[in-house]
Amino acid sequence: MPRAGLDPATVVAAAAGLADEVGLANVTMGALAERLGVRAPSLYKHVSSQADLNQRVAALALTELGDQLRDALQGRAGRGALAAAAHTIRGYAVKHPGRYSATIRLDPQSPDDPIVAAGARVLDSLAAVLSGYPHDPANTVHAMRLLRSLFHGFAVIEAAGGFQMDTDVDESFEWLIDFVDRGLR
Amino acid sequence: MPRAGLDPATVVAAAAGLADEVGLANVTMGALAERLGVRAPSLYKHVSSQADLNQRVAALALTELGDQLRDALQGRAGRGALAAAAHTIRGYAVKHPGRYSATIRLDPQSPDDPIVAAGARVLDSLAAVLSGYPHDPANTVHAMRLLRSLFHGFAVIEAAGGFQMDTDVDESFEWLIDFVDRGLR
DNA sequence: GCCGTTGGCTAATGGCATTAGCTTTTAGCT
DNA sequence: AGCTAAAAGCTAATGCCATTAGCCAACGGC
Repeated sequence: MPRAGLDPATVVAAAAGLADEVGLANVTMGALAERLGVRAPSLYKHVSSQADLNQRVAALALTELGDQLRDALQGRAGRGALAAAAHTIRGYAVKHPGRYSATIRLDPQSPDDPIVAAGARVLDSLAAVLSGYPHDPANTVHAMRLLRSLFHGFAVIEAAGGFQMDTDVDESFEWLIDFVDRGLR
Repeated sequence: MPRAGLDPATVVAAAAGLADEVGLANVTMGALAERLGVRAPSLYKHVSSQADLNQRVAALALTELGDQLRDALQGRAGRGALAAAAHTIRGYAVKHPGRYSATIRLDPQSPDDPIVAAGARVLDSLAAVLSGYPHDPANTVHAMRLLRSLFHGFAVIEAAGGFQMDTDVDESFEWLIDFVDRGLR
């Protein structure tokens, strides 16, 4: 019998895809193994545990999101950059709900965990957005926390179907970008 | 052997307390049963499943939070009301992390689910905060979504230990309240 | 062609939620 | 007080899940 030819990256990519389809909570070792044409215990040759797998999916997600943010912010500043970042984050969360939710509960085990680096790149992009606005450097951290909280909260609530009223969610999102843009000037 | 004398409310309250102590994910039927001096299967006489239990904990949390918000907003308007609501929500999430996280992933099964009513009361309080600011009624829903996203996102990130930098988180929270207050005027 | 490493397998363990079916308490009724 | 039916507890059993142990075959380097 020929081998499946797996490696950690393949396994993590499959887990990410499965998470987007069926939800992160339903990514069991069995389901993932089946998708890869393999038995569950074999996965342990590539990842050390399910927690490890989740961390790696989170790192993948943060890396992808960081790349997309960097691309989206190219040549933009001020309101344009803010809107681009906002849409990129929301778009990623909507398109990749499983990956995105993997990033919610994570605790990096060591300071050289890839998650830390990937997360830092996302934060760099938020800092870049802010650099296009006049601001007191003492408030940069506060403003970054504002952006994170707002975008993240919106993504979580939207993913959970929490915006019940029939007012258009896209419209609210645009209004919200405007609100922040005005406040930052 | 005498009976334990449980009822759904007792079980849910114990689950909520346990969730705050050990995290919602660690509230197993076995652990909860042990705390109540009972065997795990006995719990099914009071709640129909673990999902049901989580929903009930979420309803309890939203009810408590709604009550606290209503109290906190008594006699306040404008910035005072905004700050009071913000601190109430953050305080609840910090003090009751298990209960709070139960409210994140919920899908009411029917329109008369207590969760819906409890959630509506929380939203009413947010609407009350906004009523103290001048605003176009067409934007009320947008502004409520802003507040929800911001407070919820902040709570989730703080609970996950996501604010790494050593800048004071309390200070960021105050700054954030100010930011919203200025924007709403 | 040989050999060590690696990646797959089966089998077994232990935790978990949940169901079935039994027994005893308890509250209400006469 | 005694009877009865419902309610609330129990033990035993099922099935899924993650994980570990230990075996064996495939592959790469020589």
